[in-house]
Amino acid sequence: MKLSTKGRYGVMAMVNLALYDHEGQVALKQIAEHEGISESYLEQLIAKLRKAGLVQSIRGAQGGYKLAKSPNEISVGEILNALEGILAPVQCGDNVNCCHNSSCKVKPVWEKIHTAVNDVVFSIYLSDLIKE
Amino acid sequence: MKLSTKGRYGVMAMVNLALYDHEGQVALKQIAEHEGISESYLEQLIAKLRKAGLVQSIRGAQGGYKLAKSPNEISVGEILNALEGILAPVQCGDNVNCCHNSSCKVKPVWEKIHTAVNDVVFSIYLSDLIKE
DNA sequence: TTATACTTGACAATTTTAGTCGGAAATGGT
DNA sequence: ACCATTTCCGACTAAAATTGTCAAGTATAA
Repeated sequence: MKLSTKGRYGVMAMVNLALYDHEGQVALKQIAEHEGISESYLEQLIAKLRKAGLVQSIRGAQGGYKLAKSPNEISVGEILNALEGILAPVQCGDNVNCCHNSSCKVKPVWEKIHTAVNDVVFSIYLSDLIKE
Repeated sequence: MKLSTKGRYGVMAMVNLALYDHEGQVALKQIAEHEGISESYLEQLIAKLRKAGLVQSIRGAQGGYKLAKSPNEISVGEILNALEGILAPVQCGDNVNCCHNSSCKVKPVWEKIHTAVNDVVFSIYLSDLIKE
């Protein structure tokens, strides 16, 4: 039940972008330095965020990244989903052995956890995190 | 944010034990067969559950395992904690890089997730899962 | 005393994580 | 036109965690 650095770094980077949103685009190098993350690694992560439509890139010299939407339109849930995939603790039903004799008595537990996590992350927006 | 098989198998095994609680101890082999889990692997998991005081072992021929407490005294949270450790998505503060320039603006997010997950798992007891 | 079952510890294949690296393409400034 | 800067893309890799397997030993009931 741990979050990988993908999700953690991703949210950190997005908060960073939100903080400097008014200044136009920010170079990846800046973010990497600000947050103490490897630039090469962050590249992979931000590529996913771009494909998910959360950030916008400006190529070339003096280029960089900026939020694709307003901070109050980007939830932490979107960020985490883009980087970590579905946040369910167990994906029952695939080829995952989750119910034999216990005949899926446990499935509702995983669903409740999933719902609880989603309720939290999709109700927190970047704008909530950068205020004060 | 996935649960490993440790936690999943552990809860399944405990539900199994709860189902057959009235029949006295159940052999590990039975549980492994019922749930489709490797017996050798389950051995490791149930050892942790025993050390956490959740199951009780009866050695010798016709031996096996049984719940150490009543099903309504054992929560899913206890089981998961015994097998997966703390369920926090991020453990900020260690040597984990979680806040630099974003100066821990994200920390409350991880805490809320942790709280939400705990609220769920510590409010569900084995007795809830085996009824009906 | 023997079969059953728990206990321990070492080992190992596979997958995931957490990056690294090199180069190509785009763009603004000189 | 050139050059420094920066994004973009794909392949590669070391380390760690996961998910087991296996062998040998210990305890106990029948």
